[in-house]
Amino acid sequence: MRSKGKASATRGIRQLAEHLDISIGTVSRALNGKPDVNEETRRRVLAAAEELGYVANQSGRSLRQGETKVIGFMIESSQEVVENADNFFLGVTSGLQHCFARHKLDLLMLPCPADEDSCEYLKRMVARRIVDAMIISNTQRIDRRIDLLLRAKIPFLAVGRSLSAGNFPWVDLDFEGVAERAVERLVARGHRRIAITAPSTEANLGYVFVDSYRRALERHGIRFDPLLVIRVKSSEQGGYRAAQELLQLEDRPTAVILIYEIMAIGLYRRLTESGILPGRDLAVIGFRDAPRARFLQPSLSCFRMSLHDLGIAIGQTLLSNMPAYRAFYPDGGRNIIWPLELVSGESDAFEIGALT
Amino acid sequence: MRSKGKASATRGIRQLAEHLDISIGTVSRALNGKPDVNEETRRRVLAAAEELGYVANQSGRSLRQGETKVIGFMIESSQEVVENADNFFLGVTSGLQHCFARHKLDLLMLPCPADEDSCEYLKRMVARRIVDAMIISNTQRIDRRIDLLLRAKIPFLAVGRSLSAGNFPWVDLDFEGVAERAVERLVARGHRRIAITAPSTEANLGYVFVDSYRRALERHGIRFDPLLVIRVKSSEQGGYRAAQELLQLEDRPTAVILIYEIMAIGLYRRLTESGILPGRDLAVIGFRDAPRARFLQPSLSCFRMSLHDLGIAIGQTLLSNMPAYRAFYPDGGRNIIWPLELVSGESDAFEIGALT
DNA sequence: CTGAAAGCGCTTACAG
DNA sequence: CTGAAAGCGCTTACAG
Repeated sequence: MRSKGKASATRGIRQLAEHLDISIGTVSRALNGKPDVNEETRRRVLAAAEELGYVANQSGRSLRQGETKVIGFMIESSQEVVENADNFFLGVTSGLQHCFARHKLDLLMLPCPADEDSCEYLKRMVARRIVDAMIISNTQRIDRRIDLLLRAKIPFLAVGRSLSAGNFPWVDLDFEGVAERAVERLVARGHRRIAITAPSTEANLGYVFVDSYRRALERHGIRFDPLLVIRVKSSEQGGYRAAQELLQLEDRPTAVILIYEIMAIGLYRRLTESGILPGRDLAVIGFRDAPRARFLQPSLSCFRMSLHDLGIAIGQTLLSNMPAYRAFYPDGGRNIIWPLELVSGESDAFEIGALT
Repeated sequence: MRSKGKASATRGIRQLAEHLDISIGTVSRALNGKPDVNEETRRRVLAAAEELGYVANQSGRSLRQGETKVIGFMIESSQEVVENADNFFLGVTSGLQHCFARHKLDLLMLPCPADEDSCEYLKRMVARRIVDAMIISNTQRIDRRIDLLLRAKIPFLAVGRSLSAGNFPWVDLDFEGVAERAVERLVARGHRRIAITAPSTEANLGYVFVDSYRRALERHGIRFDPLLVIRVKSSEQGGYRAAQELLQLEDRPTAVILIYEIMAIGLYRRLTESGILPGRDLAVIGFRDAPRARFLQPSLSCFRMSLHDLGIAIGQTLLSNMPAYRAFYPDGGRNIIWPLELVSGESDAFEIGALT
């Protein structure tokens, strides 16, 4: 009936207890910092554990305690995400870990295979009880994962709001603020024909961003023109495509707002090929800082944030929604709109006549 | 004595068995595809499991079977990795998953916190038995993680060779081939002063690359000049710095080989600021394709590979080193040197006189 | 302060 | 073909 393994160097609590000639119960209590353990005993146990490299088997522990001490971060590894080479996940990771370390929680990233339905994948991971809570990203306009997680009653947080379900914990970027300030800045410099790029996917952020842009335009008395919403991939390649579409528009826009800074690389390239100078013939504003766009010439006006700080905010919001940790975050709400800071560059540093 | 949880929607095998009015043993056998189960019974069990959303609790299963069916991929989330925004991890993920799916193994990424010693982190993860096998990356010249994993007798694979330990499974890129072809190409065009960039860390790939470059030079009768090895970060910023150092060298080199293509973005920028044209005044060759460098002008001569295929190779090599899966990969070796393909660009498309 | 024992959810030899 | 039972490694009320 013995299971196979056992060849391992790290052995179980039973061996450790035998080695110390005390009961496994006492060993466990000593290791877990319970009171009511003789200090001398505790010292011996800790020393022996260190020496033998003993660490409690997580399966045994999880089974007994009904919790895994693991938070999962689901990420998609679709071709598009890979090509974007987005540092978003890694960027927020440090903040998340900073936040989880305090409670001895470990963060694991769960990459959903591109050929698997993301909802099925999540369902499987949740049902197997590999994690105590989940962070999901790339939130869709309608996102079945949210309903699934609510039904399963597992604590979770979505990076990005959604139309699905009524009330659930999410943290999202301040698209309204970004759109408002970008439009205001451009209008102040005489622009009236302002284009915007949006992803061609069902990710909700595209919808939220375009809606915000539309409202910002209307506040400045500019009619929304659907032709100026350019749907392309959020990548260098997408930026190149976007420039191409811009150039073909009649009554060509004098400004464009990019949903992802990286696109500026391809956009600049395509514009340059046509002899159009960004920052002189076309104003460009980018969204969501990407370090590799910092070397563009002319430098890009863009909106930045600290991914580390965002990670901390996500972590705290999640924890404040977990019964076991709620007490640590008394004023932790359910939702956060994360602000971004405008960094002035040269890419929109010109004024145009009102008649252009 | 009951553990707390239990509020969950997904219940255990006991409830499922009661619901079907058969024993849990039969339910388990039916679910796990064991023979000796009445087909009608199996159908009923599977249907009920589907309906109730039952999936076996991983902790219970792992504890019993002594294996977790999880492969871990340890990644570092240091500031430098984040800034590189390397798509490497996500890129190989799809190949790994393709390979693991066949055996119903799940891939989890384990991000080591920047402020934790990577060896301690790994030790903890391994001792807790969260995974059956590990993939480690960013292999160091001397890498204690390798000794640790060998001692713990847990199957693993390192992405990158190392001086540590004698014989262990690793997959690495063909630095020799890249250095040889790059040098050969440059020498054929009249270059004799050829610089190279290397990371300032202890990552072994820098050492391997520089050694290969040195031998390639010597084969062409060119003396190795340590001043031409420029140690900078493998990022846009690093490329900018590298250009700066290049410009300050007396007897300035006429060519430079970059260990990471992304650096070309900063390098081009700095060169342009000094009125030096890459592809005319300085030849540039990049290593390890990054999509976002494809929009550089002049286009970059570089070495590319399929990260997906590399992922498959890593997965298969790892599996062939795991007792439970070895049989599936009879001719799977321990080590692979992964070839790269040269893509000709304009960044080195000029010849210089032999006297330059 | 310590030990003995129960039980977390599962799989699997064993008996029938 | 199925059921009853053992046991994976751990934590924790309970008794002393």
